[in-house]
Amino acid sequence: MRELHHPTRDSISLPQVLHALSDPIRLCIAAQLDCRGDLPCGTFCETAAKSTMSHHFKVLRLAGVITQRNEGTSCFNTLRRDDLEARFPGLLDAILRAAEEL
Amino acid sequence: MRELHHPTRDSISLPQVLHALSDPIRLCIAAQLDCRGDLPCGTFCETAAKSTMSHHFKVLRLAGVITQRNEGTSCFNTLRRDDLEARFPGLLDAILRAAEEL
DNA sequence: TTCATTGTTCGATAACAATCGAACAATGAA
DNA sequence: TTCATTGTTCGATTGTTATCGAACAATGAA
Repeated sequence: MRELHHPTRDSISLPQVLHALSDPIRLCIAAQLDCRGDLPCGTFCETAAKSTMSHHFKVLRLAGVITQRNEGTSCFNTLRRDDLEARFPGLLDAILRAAEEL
Repeated sequence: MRELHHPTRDSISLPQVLHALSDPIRLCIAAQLDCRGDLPCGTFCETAAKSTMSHHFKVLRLAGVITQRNEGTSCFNTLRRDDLEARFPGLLDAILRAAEEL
């Protein structure tokens, strides 16, 4: 299985993070990871195709919002809280809090 | 001159706000309005065409990030701080603070 | 080995977004 | 009235994004 690329903390870009979280599906993924902890990709597929979800996870990963690690046949996702907090203090919390109001 | 539409405070949508601010030019516009106060559209045109800038201001307005008012031949822009703070507490500040680091 | 599970990748399509120049509209000054 | 200033709108182009289904890959269980 191929290595998954993750941006370093310092190379996380604000516009890219905002763009990643400006999609309702991806915002929902981040919110779920926030309140329920690490989860495999399959947990989220409601109505969208698997390939669609895979795409959204990739966007979040490349933007530096989540890390992904393969475990068996699953792919676990983790919010990069510490990295985001260090790079953009208060940003993730503000967005997740705002996302609750939906 | 046509009436400019502005969304009500309650109808401001988080994904739309994040999308509006995920563009570097629009993020820069918001940052300038934040630190320099209300400014006419013309203040910002660096390299982009007038029509391009006009488009970006419209995106910010329709997302609820700014208000626009015509004064003479100019169009003044104002950050909707209070509305954004009421709807999404801490969000705008966090984004603007993060944007300084560029 | 065979099969089910879980994701990823690929190719296609359709929708959306950024950009530009040209034409237009509104204002205010000469 | 005429002109310069300031923006907006329109149409076109180019590029990006979201979405799907089909094919593929990796793992682990039977």
